[in-house]
Amino acid sequence: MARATTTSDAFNAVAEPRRREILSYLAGAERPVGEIVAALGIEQPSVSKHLRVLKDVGLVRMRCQGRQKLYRTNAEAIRPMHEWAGTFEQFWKRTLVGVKERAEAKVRQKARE
Amino acid sequence: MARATTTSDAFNAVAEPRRREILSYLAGAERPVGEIVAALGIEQPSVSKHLRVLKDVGLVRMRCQGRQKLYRTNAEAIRPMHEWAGTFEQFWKRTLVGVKERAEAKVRQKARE
DNA sequence: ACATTACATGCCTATATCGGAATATGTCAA
DNA sequence: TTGACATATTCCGATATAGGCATGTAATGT
Repeated sequence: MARATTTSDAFNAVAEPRRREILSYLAGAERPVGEIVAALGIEQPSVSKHLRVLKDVGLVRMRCQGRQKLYRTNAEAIRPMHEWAGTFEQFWKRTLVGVKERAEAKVRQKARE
Repeated sequence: MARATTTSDAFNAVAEPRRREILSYLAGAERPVGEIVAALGIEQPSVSKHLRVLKDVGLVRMRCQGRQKLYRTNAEAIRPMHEWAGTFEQFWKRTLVGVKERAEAKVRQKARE
């Protein structure tokens, strides 16, 4: 078998660095394809393909305006990923607390010497 | 050109559903490979390969104990992804606020009719 | 030393890209 | 209608998987 399709879910779509750039660029602001091409310095066909993938998984929304197509990031679709990563927050926080505690114990140890 | 390697960064490594399962399973608890195989019902060679990818990008840590190898999720490595997704939080919150406001405006509109 | 246990790795195949170049589609303007 | 402009799609080649199977390797027990 081969790798999962990029259109299977947001996690796969976002694995591509260029697509993350596009998402950031389109966050909070609607923009035509041409501007994305100019701003990010990516070939136009390439941008169109990335936008297609992003649209298929719902990470961007599109609206036609004359001969332009305005894209914008659909932040809502990023939320599940944020939440998934967030389930690990307790563990990295715990680790940091552990590090801090061990450091402090070391200081106390030194003081006793 | 082909797709980016899964070993290039955490985003690519996490794009694989099985690997996300493994990460969740190994969060907060060290476990030998055999237990992962049994718990998740994945072929042993497959688990080993996924663990290799996860280890290469620092998403898991490994420790030898006799003939067993104990793996555990390194939550710290998931943090950057949480933060990246978090940069969009303001936008989905804004959207929700907008939805709420529009809904309320509609209610007021109805009341005036 | 030998068998067993616990993993890791190598090989193979089918497939899903990603980028580049060329081309197709769709919209507006004169 | 013809042409220009804005995007999308197709075809191509190179490559990176993911899974299945067989095998290699390291540590332990007898």
